Amino acid sequence: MKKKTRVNIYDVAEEAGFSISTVSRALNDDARISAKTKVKVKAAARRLGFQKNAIATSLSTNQSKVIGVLVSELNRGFLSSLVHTLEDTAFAMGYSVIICQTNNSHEREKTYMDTLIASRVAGIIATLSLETDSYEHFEKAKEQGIKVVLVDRVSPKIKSTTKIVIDDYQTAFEGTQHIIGQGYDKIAYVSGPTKQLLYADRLRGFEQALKVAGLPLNPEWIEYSDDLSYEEGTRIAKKILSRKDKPNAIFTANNLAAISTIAYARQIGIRVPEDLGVIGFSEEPFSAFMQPSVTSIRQPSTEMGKLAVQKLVEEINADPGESYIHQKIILDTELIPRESTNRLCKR
Amino acid sequence: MKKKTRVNIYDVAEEAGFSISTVSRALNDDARISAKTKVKVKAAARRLGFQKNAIATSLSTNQSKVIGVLVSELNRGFLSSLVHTLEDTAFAMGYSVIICQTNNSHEREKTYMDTLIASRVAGIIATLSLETDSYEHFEKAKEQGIKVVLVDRVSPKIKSTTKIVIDDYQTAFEGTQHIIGQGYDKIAYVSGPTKQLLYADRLRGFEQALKVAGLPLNPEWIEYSDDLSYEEGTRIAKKILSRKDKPNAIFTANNLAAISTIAYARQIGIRVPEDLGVIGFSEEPFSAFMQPSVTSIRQPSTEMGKLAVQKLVEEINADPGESYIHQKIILDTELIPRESTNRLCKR
DNA sequence: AAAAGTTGTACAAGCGCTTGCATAAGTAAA
DNA sequence: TTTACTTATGCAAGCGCTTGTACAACTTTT
Repeated sequence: MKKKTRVNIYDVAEEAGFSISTVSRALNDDARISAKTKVKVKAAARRLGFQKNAIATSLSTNQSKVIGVLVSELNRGFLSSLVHTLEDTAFAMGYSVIICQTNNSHEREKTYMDTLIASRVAGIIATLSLETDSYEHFEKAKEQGIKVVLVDRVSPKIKSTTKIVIDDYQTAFEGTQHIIGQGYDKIAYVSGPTKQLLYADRLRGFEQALKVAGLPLNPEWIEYSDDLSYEEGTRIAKKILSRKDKPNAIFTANNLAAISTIAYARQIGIRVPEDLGVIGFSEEPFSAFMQPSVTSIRQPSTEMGKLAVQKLVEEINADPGESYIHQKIILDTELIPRESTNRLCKR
Repeated sequence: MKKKTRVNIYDVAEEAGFSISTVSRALNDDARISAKTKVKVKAAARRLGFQKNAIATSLSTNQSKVIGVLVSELNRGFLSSLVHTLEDTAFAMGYSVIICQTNNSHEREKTYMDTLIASRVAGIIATLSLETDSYEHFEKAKEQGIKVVLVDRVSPKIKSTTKIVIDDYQTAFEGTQHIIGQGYDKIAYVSGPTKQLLYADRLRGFEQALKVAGLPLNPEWIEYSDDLSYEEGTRIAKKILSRKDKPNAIFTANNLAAISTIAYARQIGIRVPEDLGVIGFSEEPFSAFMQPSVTSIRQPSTEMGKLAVQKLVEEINADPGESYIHQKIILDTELIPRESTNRLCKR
């Protein structure tokens, strides 16, 4: 039958001359075990190279020190930075992190949810995939006692869950005000798909800022893209900039599109920021390194990541007796003015 | 005492009217169970919403479907792309991935190794941290029967381990030849710390290419940096470009330094690529988007990631009877010529 | 019809740890 | 010295699953 491969507490117990329960308690620093015994047990464990089997502990205690992270893709600036922080914070709090990339597939999101439930993770931190429009799998996890925290891409349909977001409306509003403040008055907007709450909010914020400033809202200057890729950015910039009535600034709902917009503009001889101001949502690592550098809006990925883990662990450790209060936390964004909208004070 | 929280195979057994062993075998599609029984058992499981406890399985079988990934940091282009692929491939092969960022700390690498051993992962894919100079923790993992695959940053001191790398010497050699081919003849080099094998190899390749081409190797044109950050790149560019005898091309051992070199050069009125050619190692997502776009060397992160997982799983599933043959796999890199070295054919 | 195979299913031990409870040893109070 | 507490340790059950082996109930062979 099975053979035990590694050193276990039975071996330690024998080596130390105590029972396994004493060994277990000693290793877990249980108050009932005397200091002397603990020293002996730990010495024996060290001598034997004992390494506690986390699996067995997990089975026995019915809980694990693992957090599942559901995220669409890792190789995007914001998300990789978010996951970086998630992992770092989790490590500091004694948790490991299982990464699950959904590739924006609802199906895969559900599959992963099952895996995570089967692995009995302590909690899940998730950014909804673009496709996701039903949420039973989240209910399922919660029924199984797995705590969930939602970050960035959330849905009001998932109830009783901590959510950590930015105020997309307000942020877009302020971004627009920044451009206006730089003296641009004919502003175009490149949006993502508005069925995603987040893009709809951003667009609303943009429109509201124009209205408040008394600027015209030209429907021709609002364009939509499904993926806001570099190529899409170029395509849309071409479209917008070939109109008779050209805008003198463009606000794009992500940063990649901003970059391709700038590249295209310069290519056809439009100077940035002199003739055209460009601002993008979502800071990317390269935003600062471009020529000109790109004004953009930093989403606080570090703060979001930290908070997500902290809140999750807080809920995991919450007294099951009293009901935990779920918060929706809205974090501040930061506008980073750079050259691409710097029309006023030349350097 | 403990209370069982979720549906287990006992419940399923009762519901289906079989013993738990039959249920277990039925759910695992064991050949000894009749088709009829399987159908009944699976139906019962579905009715009850049964979800197998992976922890218990793991304890029982002494193996898990989890791969640990040790990596210095997630928010770097190459690594985030590598991890992206690792996760994707692992998922396709039925494995989950635990991410462990070492932040280039040897200490943390060791801590994580212990965690991974305690979690009884099936295997580990690792990129050595910059600091790492002793390797007992890898031996420890292997003693515990955990398979290891090393990627990119490897060490000859770790024996009997599959390694997946690029040929740094050859790649630097070819990169240098590219610059020479573009008509640059006074070439400087910005190296990382040469105690890292990889940086030493790159430097050798560079030097060899100069020698072969009969070009001078000016020691003043070789500079070293510990971290090759953006700021370091600027500092070194400043140093190199302020010499009386200026080079007309610079090869940097990563891409970030290349970008800051270009930025600095342009700032002081040196035209790229006309007056100065710049080429960088390690493609970053922004390399293509810069003005001018940056010639660089793509490390095949996707291929490396795929291979790493495949080889690891292959070894995990290898017959323990016969000895597994560890390979060192060297993958081709790809030089991506862009504007920053395009001195010959102007567009 | 008896012997020898085939199935198909159940029993029970085991994976390595935690933990409620019992018990033994040590100490303070009566 | 006995009783009443503490304090320290051990016993054994249990977490949910896998799996070697035993054993029925059928088939097939001779």
